[in-house]
Amino acid sequence: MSTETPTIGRPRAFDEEAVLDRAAEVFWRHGYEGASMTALTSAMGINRPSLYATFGSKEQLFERAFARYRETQLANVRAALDRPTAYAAIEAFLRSSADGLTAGDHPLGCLSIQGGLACSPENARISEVLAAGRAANEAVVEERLSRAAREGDLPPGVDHRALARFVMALSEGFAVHAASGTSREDLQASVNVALRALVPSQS
Amino acid sequence: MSTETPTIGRPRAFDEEAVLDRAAEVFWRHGYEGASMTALTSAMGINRPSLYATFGSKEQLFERAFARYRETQLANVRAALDRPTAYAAIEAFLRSSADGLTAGDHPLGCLSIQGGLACSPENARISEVLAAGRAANEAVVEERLSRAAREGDLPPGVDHRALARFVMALSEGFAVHAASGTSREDLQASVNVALRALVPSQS
DNA sequence: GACATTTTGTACCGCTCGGTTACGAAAGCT
DNA sequence: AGCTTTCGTAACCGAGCGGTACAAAATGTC
Repeated sequence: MSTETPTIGRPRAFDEEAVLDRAAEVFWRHGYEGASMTALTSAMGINRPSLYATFGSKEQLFERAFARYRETQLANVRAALDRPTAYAAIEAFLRSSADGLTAGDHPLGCLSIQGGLACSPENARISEVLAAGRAANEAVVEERLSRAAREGDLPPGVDHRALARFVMALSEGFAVHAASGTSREDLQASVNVALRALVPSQS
Repeated sequence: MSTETPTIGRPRAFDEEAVLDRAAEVFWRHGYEGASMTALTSAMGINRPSLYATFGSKEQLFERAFARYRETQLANVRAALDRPTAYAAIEAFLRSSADGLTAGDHPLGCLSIQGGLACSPENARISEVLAAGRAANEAVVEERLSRAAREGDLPPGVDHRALARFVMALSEGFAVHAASGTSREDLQASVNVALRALVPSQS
C-alpha cells in the first residue's frame, strides 16, 4: 500500500493524513455525491493525478477519510461513556454530541449523516459504510448500558437496547438539527429534556 | 401554469399528481442528487420532454413532489397532535412517526431527510427547502406544546420549545434509523423510553 | 372533414463531472 | 550521473443534466 514511507524518489509534497482531513470536511459539507473532484482536490491542495495515485478512487478516498473521522469520533464516544453511572455516561454522551455537532473547527453536524443517507444505486456502498459506522457507535453505547443493567444502574423496566437506540437516535436528530443551524444552547436544552427519561423518580 | 386543464389539444396521457408521487419515491430512495433523470422518467412512466414541459426542471419537479409529500405529512402530524393532553399528543406523534417511517407502501425513512441533507453548492437550495419543511413540522409541535404549557398540561420545569425540539430530533433520528433498517418494533420500544421524559412522577 | 392546438416519442446538442491516463519536469537518494 | 518517485498540466472517455427540434398522434372547434 501507500502507507510505508519510501526513502527513494521525490518525496511527497503533502501529508496524507492532513489532506484526508481536508477531504473529510468537503464530504461533510457537501455529501459524497455533492463533493466534486475539483472541490476535493482544491481543498486538499493537490492535483487529481496525485489524488488517484495516492488513494485510488473517490470511493476509496472517502473510506479513508471516513475511517479517520471514525477514529476520533469513537474515541470521543468512549471517553464520554467512561463515567461511573449510566446517567452520567448518557449525559456526557449527549452533551459532547451537542458540542461536537456545533463546533467551530469543522462543518456543522456529523459526517456519518451528512455524508450521504441516500445515494444513487452506484454509490449504495457509501450509505452502507456510513450506516455501519453509526451502528458501531450504537453498539458501544449499548455495551455500556448493558454493563449498567448488570450493575443495577438503570431505572426499573428500561430495556437497555431500546435506551441505547433512543440515545443514538436523539444524537442523530441533533446532527440533523445542527446541520440546519440549531444552536448549541438549544441542543443542550433538549438534552435536559431527554435526561428526564433516565430519572427513575420525579425531578 | 400547468394546473388548469386545457380542453383543446391532445390530452395528457398521465396524471400530474400521480407521477409526482412516483418522482417523490425516487428522490426518497436515492436523494435529489442521486436521482438520475433516467430513473425519474422511468419511474414516472413519461419521457423527458414531457417532464420538462410539465414541470420545468429537475429542481421544480422536486419542489412540486416535496410539496405534495409535505401535505400528507403535515396532515399526519396535525392528526397525531390532536389529542387532549400533551402526553397523548407526543405519544401519538412519535408512534405515528415510527409507523410511517417503516411503512411498506413507500421507501423507508423520510423524504425530508433522505432527500439531501448535504448537497453540492449548486443544489444548496434543496437542502434549504428540506430544512424549512422540517422546521415547519417542529413549529406545529411547538404550537401544540405551547398550548399545553398555557393549560398547565406539561411537567413542571419543562421548556416547551426544548421539548418540541427533543421530539422532532428523536423523530429525525428514527428516520435515520429506519432508513438503515431498524424495525418498527425497535423504534416503538425506543418511543417507550422517550415517553419517560414526559412523566412528571416516577414510573 | 379541415384546421388549430397540444402532447407524445425519438433523437439530438452543449456542458459539466467522475474517473483515469500520458508525459515531461522536478526532487530526492545512491 | 543515474535511478526512482512524485508533481503539474493536459487530455480522454463515458455518463448525467438541461434543454430543444421535429414529426406523429390525439383532441376540440368550425
